[in-house]
Amino acid sequence: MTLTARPEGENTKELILRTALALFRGCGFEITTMRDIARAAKVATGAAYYYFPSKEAIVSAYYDQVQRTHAKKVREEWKEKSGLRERLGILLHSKLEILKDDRRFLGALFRYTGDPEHPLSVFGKGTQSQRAHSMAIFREAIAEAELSEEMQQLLPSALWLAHLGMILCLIYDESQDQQKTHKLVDGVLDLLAQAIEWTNSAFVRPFLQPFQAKVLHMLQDAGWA
Amino acid sequence: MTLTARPEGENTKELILRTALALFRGCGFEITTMRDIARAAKVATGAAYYYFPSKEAIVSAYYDQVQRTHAKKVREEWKEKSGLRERLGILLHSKLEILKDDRRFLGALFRYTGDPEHPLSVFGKGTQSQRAHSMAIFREAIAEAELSEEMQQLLPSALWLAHLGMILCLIYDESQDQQKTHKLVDGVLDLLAQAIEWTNSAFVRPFLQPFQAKVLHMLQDAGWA
DNA sequence: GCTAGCATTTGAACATGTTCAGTTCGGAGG
DNA sequence: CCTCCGAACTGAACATGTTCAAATGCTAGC
Repeated sequence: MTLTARPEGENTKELILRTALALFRGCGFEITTMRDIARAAKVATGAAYYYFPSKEAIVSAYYDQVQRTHAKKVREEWKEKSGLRERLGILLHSKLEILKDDRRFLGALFRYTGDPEHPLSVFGKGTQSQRAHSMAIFREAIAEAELSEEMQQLLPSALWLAHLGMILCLIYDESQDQQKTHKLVDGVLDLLAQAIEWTNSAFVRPFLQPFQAKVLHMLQDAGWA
Repeated sequence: MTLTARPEGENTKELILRTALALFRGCGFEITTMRDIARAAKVATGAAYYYFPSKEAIVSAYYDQVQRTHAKKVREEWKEKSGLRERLGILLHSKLEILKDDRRFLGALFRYTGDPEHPLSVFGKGTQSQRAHSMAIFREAIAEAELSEEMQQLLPSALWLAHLGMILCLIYDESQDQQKTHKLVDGVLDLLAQAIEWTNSAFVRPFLQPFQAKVLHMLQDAGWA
């Protein structure tokens, strides 16, 4: 009497996921019906719900997959690259690259942003571990850089949040190859690099340090750091 | 043969809106059914759709109302207050005050954030005029302050965006009387005031001006300013 | 090989947002 | 006062996400 997860289970799950994503990509998230997905995957409607608690959960599973792929890819590309600016550039641009064909349904990730109770809310309890994984990569990206205590504390969360903004920007970006978003990423990173340089300069630090300290204290107060 | 909008129409619309909000406040947005609303307002289900294109549109109408109330209130409270810091404080805290009892359904405003096509998307075409109205108040708030060209260009949009974040924060804020959000607002405003002081100081401006210029240029490039 | 038990799968039923073909009715035009 | 048009409203029908009781069929243990 052992709990045996049968292998064909994973296959079916995989099949449903792949089928759903293909349809989402082709017709959009709204238009595609759970019945469409089931029919295309040649299973009953209920089967999809055996593996995914909701339609949005399919997109969430996709995003988990993206994050694993992305982490692997980035850690590979990072070998021997040590500058913070360059590492973050690789991190963010490769994420855009991975997501670029999925803008039609990526927005589903944000559907429950305004609902703290929902298990799929970007900021909610239910996505805590995904957030942690995502922030971990940012922490790795900046690990070897020379940063003030405050920056080390703040940057991972700040970058994670900014990167959510980037994804939203990507979704709205109709420019050729989403250059607009790529450019914006580079622009922001340049400014960040500049700002970090300042905080490390003996000349400017005396002014910026108390500023940083205030920011950190404020966010700790709010339970965000 | 004139197109006569009958007065009882507005009454019914008002009734449906009020009834819906009462239910949303009491039971939450998800739980409350369009049939519940119609029943409570003693009209047919279809009546609600005669006045509001969707359930979320009811919340959107509520928010329009909030914005009008808020604008009036703030312009009143602003009389004789001229400091940027204080004016923004009044603006934001009074908004929190107005919204504080409606956190249960406020999140519905963000439901279509990830869908550029949706008429109710916060960043979409369909809400352009609401955005314009909202930004106008921020523009008024800072109108009399001494600000660099760049700040004048950037602040209204930036503040509007930050204020969206504030609302999201409010929704997630479970602290007593939402002090957490209020404190955060004050903290951020203090930092902003500090930053503005710097950009106006002959000593620091030479460093910050090119920084600001880059930010402005970047956002103009992205079509955001 | 047999069987019990559980993972897997089914498809009809359900809940709820939304649509729509009609019905009602107030008032403008005669 | 009558007629007619269109605003206001009705409620049944529809679409689709989701649930669930029942069916199926592996596989572990014998």
